[in-house]
Amino acid sequence: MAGNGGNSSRRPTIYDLAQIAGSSPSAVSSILNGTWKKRRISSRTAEKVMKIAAEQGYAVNLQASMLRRERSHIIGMIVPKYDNRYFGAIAEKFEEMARARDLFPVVTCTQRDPELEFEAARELVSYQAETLVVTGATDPDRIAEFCAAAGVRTINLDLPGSKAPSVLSDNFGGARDLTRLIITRTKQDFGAVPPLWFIGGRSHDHNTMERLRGFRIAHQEAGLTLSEDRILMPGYSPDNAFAALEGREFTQSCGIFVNSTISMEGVVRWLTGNVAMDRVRLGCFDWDPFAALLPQNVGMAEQDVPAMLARLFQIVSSAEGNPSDRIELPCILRPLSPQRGFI
Amino acid sequence: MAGNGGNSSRRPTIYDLAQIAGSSPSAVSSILNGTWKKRRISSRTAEKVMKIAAEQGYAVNLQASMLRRERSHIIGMIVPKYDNRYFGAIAEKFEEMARARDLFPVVTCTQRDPELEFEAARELVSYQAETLVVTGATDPDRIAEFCAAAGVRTINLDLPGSKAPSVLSDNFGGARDLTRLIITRTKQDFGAVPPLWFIGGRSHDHNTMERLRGFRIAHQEAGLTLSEDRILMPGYSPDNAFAALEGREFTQSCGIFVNSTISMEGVVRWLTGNVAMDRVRLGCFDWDPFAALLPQNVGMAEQDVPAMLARLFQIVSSAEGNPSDRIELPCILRPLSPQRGFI
DNA sequence: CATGCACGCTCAATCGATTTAGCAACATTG
DNA sequence: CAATGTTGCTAAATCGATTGAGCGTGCATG
Repeated sequence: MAGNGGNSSRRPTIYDLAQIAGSSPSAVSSILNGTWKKRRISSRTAEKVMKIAAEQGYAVNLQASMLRRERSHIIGMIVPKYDNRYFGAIAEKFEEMARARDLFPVVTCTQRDPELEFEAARELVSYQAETLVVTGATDPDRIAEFCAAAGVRTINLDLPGSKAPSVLSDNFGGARDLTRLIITRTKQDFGAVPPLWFIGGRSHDHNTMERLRGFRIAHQEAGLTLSEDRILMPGYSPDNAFAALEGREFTQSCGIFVNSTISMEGVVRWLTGNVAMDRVRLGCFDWDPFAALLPQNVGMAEQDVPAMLARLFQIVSSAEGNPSDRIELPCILRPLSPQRGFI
Repeated sequence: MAGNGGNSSRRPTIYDLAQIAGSSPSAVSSILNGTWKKRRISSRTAEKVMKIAAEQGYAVNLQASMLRRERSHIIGMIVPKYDNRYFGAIAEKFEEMARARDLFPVVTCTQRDPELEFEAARELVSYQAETLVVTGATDPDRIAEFCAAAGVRTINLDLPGSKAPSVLSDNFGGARDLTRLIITRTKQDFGAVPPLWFIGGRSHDHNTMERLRGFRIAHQEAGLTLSEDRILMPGYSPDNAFAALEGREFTQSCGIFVNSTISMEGVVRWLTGNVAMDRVRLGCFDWDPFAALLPQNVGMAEQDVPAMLARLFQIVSSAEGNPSDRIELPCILRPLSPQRGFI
């Protein structure tokens, strides 16, 4: 039966509780924040106050508490989107691990908009976040610089920057392995292997460039010359991938490297209406359980989110992370067999 | 070139800026929060202070600001998971719409854990959130009661409660329509239609009950007797759905109503190893673009997230929402054709 | 009986920004 | 020249919780 007993609708403060308990605000404060034994408050008083606090529906005002204390325990994260499993897993795991360390996670989604990324970072700094994790940001260095001036630590995740330590996937290795797999399967199923298509991502994006590098190397290894006009980097949205494919002809059997599940949506939508499906083999960077069931999908490169966040929190906990640190973690290649049965 | 010019590493405050500018903290405060014209500060002073603030990398301390002001502009949301498109879309749209209304959204993910749901709510109240949106909570009324005592408005989303206005889908109608579709397609493809399976969700969960009601009605309409042992409600995780199916035999052609995409993952994983796939037709509550490509999938009931959030923010903006309000919005039925080609 | 100490508490300053009240200087008006 | 108004600012209280310093009481000890 929580309730403030019919008096004002304002939230009760320690002063209200002190008055009701016939005690002092400082006693009430220490009782409610657990330091009362250290301050030699009797358990009789403590119990009385805690009972009253519960009756009044008291909840500490963290605004006031944090203003006075030196630490906020807030750890912020900006994340581009929640529309795929990769970022969903990052956000979820981040919150879980932050809580496990008695930190208060605040995650905010910035829609891949550079301005919003910066504004959100500024907001989190104003909120007294002690650490800011910058995930997949367009311009992480701008944010790192601003945060450094404000005395807030930043760590880059997914996309690296040069002004704060970065934790990311081995995009090169993951893409190379995935490309190898696509080539092998295409050869296996069709005999001949024309150069693969590369679809999705942005040409100034570090991860896209690294994946493209892995893609090239795997072509070289296989003795294939890749054709530059099959490299399409229109951004990450399904619509962009779809649009980039409009008007193209897939006349022969071929393999496609899809750079993110979100681009995959557009690719599949386009292919659905345009190509004989049995003449295509796909591989996709990032993991999605349903995308894995597409029979044309020969494999996915899953980024190791738990490992990435484990490293991230190692940096958070440790004294220092060097701005030049760049930690790359291997991807998990998930080959998919055509016999998986759900066709 | 933000930076505090080599002096202490502490964040600069309005007092620091005032000292540098040879002005007073109150002038600095009003200049930085935009009320300076009203307070008749000269533009000469204002420009000087703003220049210094930029140089020093000043960012307002919202903890202090909000403590003093009456309003925090924070709107909190708790959400169970980020592992599916439905909740991902909710979180994303919520943040977008909150920002458009000059509110500061704080979303936190509670893993379908009732204790965590309550703790997160308590934390958001302590953060002085003015409104709390309780999404898909196990026990929304407990949270609503606590928040009411603390003077914080709550609105339920997705799962209804009795102590705060609720915005949700017409789960009954959506499930009825989806069941009709599954029955039709099963009949069309196989001739005979045995009672459908119902898989996923929790038996005490309002939405699951409503969907089951729609499921029953559609059976009645079609003159089918449904069999209770085909109703499996082991929760929402893929593993639970998988486990619930273990040991069962799907001897004849059949249709399956899957209660959420997340359960769908488990169902599909199980079916993949166990049943002749061409003897199954599925329908799934909630939308997922890749799940939509499964050839056995005859349709999905998409919840209308933009409409739900539009209604939600209507309540947020309006003076009052009645605790007994329960707004149900129609789902969008997305029938899928077997000719969609991606087989 | 004076001294010391443990106990159980209270006082008051403090965190950083906001805001009401008001002051000093100057200009304008009657 | 006095009264009044305008301009451009400052002083100080305030939001709610925290915390170092300190106070009064009771009991044990020498």
